[in-house]
Amino acid sequence: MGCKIEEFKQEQKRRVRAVQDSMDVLNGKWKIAIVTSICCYGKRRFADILNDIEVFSNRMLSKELKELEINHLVKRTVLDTQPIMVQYELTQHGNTLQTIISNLTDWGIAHRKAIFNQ
Amino acid sequence: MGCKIEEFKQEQKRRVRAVQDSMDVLNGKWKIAIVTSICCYGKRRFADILNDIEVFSNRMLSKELKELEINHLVKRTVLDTQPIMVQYELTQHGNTLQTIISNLTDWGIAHRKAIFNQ
DNA sequence: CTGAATCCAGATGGATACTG
DNA sequence: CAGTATCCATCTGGATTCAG
Repeated sequence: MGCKIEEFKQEQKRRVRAVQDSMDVLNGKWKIAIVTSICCYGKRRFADILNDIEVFSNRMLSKELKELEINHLVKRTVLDTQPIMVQYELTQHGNTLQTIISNLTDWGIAHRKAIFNQ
Repeated sequence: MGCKIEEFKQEQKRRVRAVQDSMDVLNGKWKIAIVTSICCYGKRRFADILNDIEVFSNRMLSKELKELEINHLVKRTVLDTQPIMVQYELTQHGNTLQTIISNLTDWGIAHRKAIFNQ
């Protein structure tokens, strides 16, 4: 019996860890906006993304893009132009983010309603 | 035409904001673990939650619970015992978190696979 | 154009001690 | 038991400047 409870706790831990993984990927003030920007246009350059999102710095964009790349969600391509341009697009795996973002959007809308209408 | 693009951009902004709302609610290292703990048992006391989650302080638990309460996700009940005990449970709205957490769990598991198996 | 480097203020969160 | 208060180290992220 105690063993079952232990198994249950382990399973819970695994699940909490999985959610944390998702949150880690999506965290950072700007990640979702960045993904949305890239996703809208299919391919998007550094300066374009910077323009799509108001009030944020290239330092942050650089950092967040790097994290997205490490997580294999975004593919980075250097274009052979002068000066150099860099193009970002979602990987196949990155595209699966759309579902989760859509879920979060729906919940966010419902949440706002629940808070202000009750 | 320019107008349609403007509308599109506005809609995008609304959607990004909705996701951010969700993220705000779920953010903080411990919120998901707390919700999971309460959700597992239906009702849960302060000290119990503190015990369910390893390595974190009552200061944080207090803070996160307060935020969850402000967002109407958790209901706080003071029990008339000596010494006082406090019980936390999910509200009806709080229960809708289960779906979103489940989605995030699934994506987290898939993400881990995608990163390590490719 | 695409970043990296530096500086710096403010937020975050752990440890500890204390209160009703 | 259920928090609150304080101290303090670390992290975060904006502004600005510089480089390939």
